[in-house]
Amino acid sequence: MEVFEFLSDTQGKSLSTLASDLNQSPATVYRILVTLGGRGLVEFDQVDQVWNIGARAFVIGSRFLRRTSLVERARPFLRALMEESGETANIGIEQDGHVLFVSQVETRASIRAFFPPGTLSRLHASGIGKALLAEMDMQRFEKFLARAPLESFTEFTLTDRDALLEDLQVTRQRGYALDGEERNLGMRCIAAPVFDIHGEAVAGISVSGPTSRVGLDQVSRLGQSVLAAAGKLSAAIGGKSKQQMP
Amino acid sequence: MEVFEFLSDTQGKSLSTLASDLNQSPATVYRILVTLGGRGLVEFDQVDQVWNIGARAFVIGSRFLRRTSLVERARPFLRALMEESGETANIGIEQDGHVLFVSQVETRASIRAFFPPGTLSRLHASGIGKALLAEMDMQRFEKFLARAPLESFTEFTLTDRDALLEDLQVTRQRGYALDGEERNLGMRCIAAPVFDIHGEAVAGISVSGPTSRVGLDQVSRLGQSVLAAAGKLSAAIGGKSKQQMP
DNA sequence: TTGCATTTTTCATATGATGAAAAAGTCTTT
DNA sequence: AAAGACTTTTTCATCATATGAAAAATGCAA
Repeated sequence: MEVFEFLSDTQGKSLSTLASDLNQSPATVYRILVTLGGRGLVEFDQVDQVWNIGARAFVIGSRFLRRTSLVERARPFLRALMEESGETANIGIEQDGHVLFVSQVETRASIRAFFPPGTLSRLHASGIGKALLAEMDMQRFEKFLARAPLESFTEFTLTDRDALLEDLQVTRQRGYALDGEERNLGMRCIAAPVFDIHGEAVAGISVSGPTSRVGLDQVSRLGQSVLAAAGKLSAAIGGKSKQQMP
Repeated sequence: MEVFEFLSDTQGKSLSTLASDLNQSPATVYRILVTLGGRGLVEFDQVDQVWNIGARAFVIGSRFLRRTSLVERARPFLRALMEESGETANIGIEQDGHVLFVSQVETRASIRAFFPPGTLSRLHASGIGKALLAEMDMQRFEKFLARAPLESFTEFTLTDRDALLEDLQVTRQRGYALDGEERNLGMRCIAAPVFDIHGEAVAGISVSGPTSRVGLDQVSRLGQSVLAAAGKLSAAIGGKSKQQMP
């Protein structure tokens, strides 16, 4: 199991590299790989003599998205958002202090942001992440903070607790979050939370694109679009934000 | 491991149901689930008291698609194909006698075919499947046949070996495959193979839609579009069909 | 409160995971 | 072709842990 997970983080490695990295005997790792291979969870690349994640893992993992209809229902809204904004539209959820990107509708523009499904990105340095953080109660937020330091990705990343809290306050008032080159230089992302029937923010919707197209003068316009799309999806799943709760 | 895989096939089950289905003691299954749960590979739904595939499995499985750049490179072609045809464009690969759908670009049309990533469908009753079968040598084809009977899904499904062979012959001559309500009544799918640098058919591209829009009079037109898109993707990855091999 | 079903924990035993070592395979150099 | 180095695969004895039975805990309905 450890081999399986390690392999997913650092794919395309030989048996001896894996054994060395995992500090386990090659014989053990070999047998695990062969067992996993027999089930299709990993695959051996004969050409390069390396091991990779297998198709069966993809099939199994895909089942994760089928537990709710959220992603399926989100797709028309994501498409409309992509078309309205001209940028790639994403939906992501919170997972262990990270945003997990689960689905995208890509723009046709030649320079585009793309986070393939399965991408993990730190909450504090992500539009969707901050939209979700802004909806957390302080207890949960403190728990998030205690998990790991606020890692710096660019000069713009918010690594100070108070700076982050202030940003989240602005996010709540504004209704949408802005990742202004905090994760990747030259990229901006605007996101809003999606609420379920309990008033919980269960996902975030965003548009992301290069700073050349998503200038600061575009943020407000795109923010309204994202907010509207997130609101429509929330409504579509019978959701409402806490302000609308009785 | 067996629990993990079983859970992906039949999600949302309670501990005792799983234990009964797997013919294992509840204690064993419980501990396996708890171990898998600790790693995020499965998750317990407190509300319904059932176990589901977890986010970590999705993350790991997603790595399967990152082994090659095929899917990423295919997306622009899929998008163009969707826009040209007005139908949902898919890319799938062969996996253990099935088509594994790995990515889609959905149409906006109100009635649409959608096979979420991770969907498995029998080769012989699928456009992509038949496009790939048509490129197999007889040895591999016989191996495919020996694997399982040609299951019938609709009255149109090809369940006779000779009928299938004839269809594949037509597919080869024509360049594209047609699934004419063979998997789902009311649905048609047109597909063509994508070749790699070795001249191997490594994937299939298709458009699929309801018979109301994909009438028999549309098949030839759409076939040309699919064929062109598959050809472009093949060229983009340095691929060529066997006929083009020296 | 009682009874029943399900889940969770404990415990003794059996199974199989483990690493060392040997065997086999692969590649490069002479 | 032979030798050497390295990697992978198989064998084997040992021990760690997976297993199921049983007990304890929890949850739900009457």
